[in-house]
Amino acid sequence: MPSLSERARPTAPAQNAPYLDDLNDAQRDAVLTTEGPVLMLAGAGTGKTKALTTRIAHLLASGRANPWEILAVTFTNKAAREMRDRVASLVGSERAEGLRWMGTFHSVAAQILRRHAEVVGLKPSFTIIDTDDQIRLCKQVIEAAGLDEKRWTGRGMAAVIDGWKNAGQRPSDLAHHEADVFGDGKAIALYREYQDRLITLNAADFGDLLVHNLTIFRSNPDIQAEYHRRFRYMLVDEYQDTNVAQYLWLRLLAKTSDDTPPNICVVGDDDQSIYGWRGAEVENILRFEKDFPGAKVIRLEQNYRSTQPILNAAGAIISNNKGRLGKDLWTEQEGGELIKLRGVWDGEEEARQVAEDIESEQMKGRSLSDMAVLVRASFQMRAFEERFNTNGIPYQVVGGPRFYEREETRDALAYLRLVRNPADDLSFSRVINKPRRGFGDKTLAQLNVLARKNGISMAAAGQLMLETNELKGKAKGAMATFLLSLERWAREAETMKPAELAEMVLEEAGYTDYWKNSKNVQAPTKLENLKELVNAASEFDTLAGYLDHVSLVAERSTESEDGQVWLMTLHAAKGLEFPVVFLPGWEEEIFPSRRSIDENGQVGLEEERRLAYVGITRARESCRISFASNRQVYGRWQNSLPSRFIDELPEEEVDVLSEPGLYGVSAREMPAQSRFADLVLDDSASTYQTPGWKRARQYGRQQTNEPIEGTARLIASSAPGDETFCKGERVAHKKFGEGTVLRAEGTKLEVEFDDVGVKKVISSFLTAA
DNA sequence: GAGAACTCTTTTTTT
DNA sequence: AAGAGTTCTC
Repeated sequence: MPSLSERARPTAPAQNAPYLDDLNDAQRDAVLTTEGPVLMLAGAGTGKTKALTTRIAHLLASGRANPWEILAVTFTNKAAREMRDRVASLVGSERAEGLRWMGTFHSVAAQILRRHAEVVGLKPSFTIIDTDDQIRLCKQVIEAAGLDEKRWTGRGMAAVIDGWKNAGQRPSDLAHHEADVFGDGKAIALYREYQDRLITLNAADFGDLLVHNLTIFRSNPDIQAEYHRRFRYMLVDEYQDTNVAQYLWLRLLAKTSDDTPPNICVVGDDDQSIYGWRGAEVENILRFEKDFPGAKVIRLEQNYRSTQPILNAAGAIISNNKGRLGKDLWTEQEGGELIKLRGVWDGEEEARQVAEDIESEQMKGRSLSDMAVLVRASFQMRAFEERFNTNGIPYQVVGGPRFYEREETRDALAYLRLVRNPADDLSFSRVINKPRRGFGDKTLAQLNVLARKNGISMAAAGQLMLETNELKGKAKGAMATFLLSLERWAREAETMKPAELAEMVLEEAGYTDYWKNSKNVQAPTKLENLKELVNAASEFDTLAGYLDHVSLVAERSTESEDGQVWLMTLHAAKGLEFPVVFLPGWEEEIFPSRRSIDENGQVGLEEERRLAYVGITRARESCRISFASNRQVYGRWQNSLPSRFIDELPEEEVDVLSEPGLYGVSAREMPAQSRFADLVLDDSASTYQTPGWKRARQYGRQQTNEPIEGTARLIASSAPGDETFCKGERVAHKKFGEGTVLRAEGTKLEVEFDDVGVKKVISSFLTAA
C-alpha cells in the first residue's frame, strides 16, 4: 500500500483555492483537515452542507482523491442529490459524475452486495423487497408456524426483525432469551425461517442490504480490505441518525490493518437526532472520539438562518436535555420578531387563525411558499387542509402516498421483477391472477404447498403441475400461457430497453386492458400512472438498474410550487428552512407525543424535545407556536394542556397573543408549576403576569393585528354572572354533546357526557339541555 | 368471486 | 372519523 505522502499529490495550492473564500474559519477547518478522523458538529443552519460539499470539492481539486475513491453516504436520496449537485457546481459535472460511491447507505450497500451476492447465498439478480412485501412474507411465516394470526401480526414480526437488523444481528447472533420477544417464544425461529425464505426468493429486504454487507466483510477479510483501500476518504452525513448496523459497516470500511487513522469525516448534530424510533443511536455520535482516537472535533456554531430570538428560544428548550455534546448557536443578525405564542379553543380555531395569519402575511407581500405549517403527526394536517381549501389558500403537502406504493405501480413492478427473477414468489402471487386468469385461492394454495415441499419457486411449481396434469380446464391453459410469456419476456429483457419491455409486458399480460375495462373511478388515473412508470423506465438502460432505482428511491412528489404554503410533519421538515414557520398543536399528549413517552420514557421525551428544537430552528424570521384547549383525536373530543415545551420557552423571547379566558380547562388541571397557568381561566377572573400577557394587554389588537372572532364570543359568554348548574342537571356542550352534571364548584363543573365520558368544563360553555 | 357488513387500528419515515 | 382489513353472505 502506498504511504500517505505518496498518495497525496496536490495539483493546486490548496489554501488559495477560490472555493475557500466564502467559508468561515470553522468551515474552512472542516474542509482543509482532510487526513484523519474528523467530527463536524454542525448546528442547525450553520452551513453544514456547504462545508461537506466544499470538502469533497477540495479532495478532488487538490488531487488527493479520484472521484471513485470517495465514499460519501447520506440517508436520503434527496440529500445525496443535493450533495452531488453542489459538488458539481464547484468542480464541474464530469468529476461529480464520477462520484459513484456517493449515495444513500442503502444504495451503496446494494451496489456492494450485488458484486458479492454469492457470499450470502443470493444471486446477483436478487430482488430488493419493500416493507409491504416484507409484511406479507412475515404473515406467511407466522401462518406456517401455526401461530395465532390475530395475536401475532405480520407487521409486528416485521418490526421485530427490523429492530434486529438495525442492530446488525442475524438469527445466529441473538441471545436465546430474545426468542421471547415475539410469537410465543418462537421469535428467533421465525426470523430464521423468514431469512431462509428470502434466500429462496432470491430477495433481500432493506435491512439485509446492510447486514449482508457486514457478513461479507467479516467472513472475507480480503473483500473488506479491498473496499477499505478503495475508499480513501469517507464522509458521512447526519451521523447522529446512524443505526448500529450502519455504524458497524462504517467501522469495517474504516478499519486499517496497521491502525493508521482513517480519513473519515462525519457530520451531524446530536440535538437533531429524531429517528431513534427507527433504530438511530445518538450514542454513535456521542462516542465518535472514543471510536476514532485522535479525532478532530470541529464545531459549526455560527448560524446564518435565524434571528436571535428564534435561536434563543430553540437553545432554551434544548438545554433541558441531558448528555449533549453542547453547542451554542449565535448569529451576527440583530433584533428580530419574538416567538408568537397563541392558545385557542380547538383545532379548527387553530387552523382558522393560522390561515388568517397566512393571508395577512400574504397581504404584506410575502410569498405563500415562504410559509410552512409543521405538525407533529400527519393526522393534524387535515384541519389545515380543510381550512386552506375553504379559504382558497393553495398548499402543498410534503410526504404522503408515494408513487411507487400505489396499487398499479406495485403490480406493474411485480411483473417486471418476475421477469428478472422468476423465483420471486411474492411478485408471482401478486400478479398471477391480476388480470383474472382463473386462479383462485385454492390453486394458489396448491402451488404454495407444492413449491414449499420441493423447495422450488411457485413458477416452477406451476410448471410441475402442468407436467403432472394437475391443473384442469381454463387454469391449465392460462398457466401454460403465463409461464411461456414469462420465459419469452425474460429472453426479450436481455436486449430490450426497460421502457419498451415494460410496455410490452403490461400489454401482453393483459394488465393494461385490466384497467381499461375497469369501472373503477380511478382507472384513468391508474392508466396515467402506468404510463408515467413506463416513462420513468426510459431513463434507464437496464432493467436491473431501473428496478433498483424504484426499490431504493421511494421518490415523493417533490416538485415544489411557488405560491403554495407548505404543510408537512416536523420530521419531513428537517434540513429545510422557511421565513415564517407555524408550529401548531403544542399540547401534552400530542407534542410531546404520548406514545413516545409511554414507550421510551425520558429518552422518548428528549427526542420529542429535539423535534421541538428542529421545528423552531426551521424559521428564519417568524416562528408562531400555538396550542388548543380541545382537540378531536381518533374521532373523540378530548381536552388538552399546553405542552411542557411551552413552559421551557424563555419568557423574554415570547409574545403571547391569546386572549384571556379562552382556555377551556380549569386552572386546577394545569401543572401547578406552569408559568402559563395564568392563561387558564380561573375563579378569580385571573391575574395575567407573564410579560407576554402584559404586552398583549398593553398593546392589544392594534399591535398584534389579530382579530379573534371566535374567541371574542367565547370570552364574552364566559363573563362572570353566568348561569350555573346543579348536580344531576342535564346539560349540553358544543363539542361534547349532552351529559349530566356530576359535581359543581362555582363555574367549574364535572360532567359525565353521554358520548365522551367525564370531563371538567366551565359553565360558560354549557347550556341547559 | 363480488359486495356488504363487520371489526380493528390509528406517530414520526427512509430505504 | 375513517380507512384498512376481515369475514360473511349470496
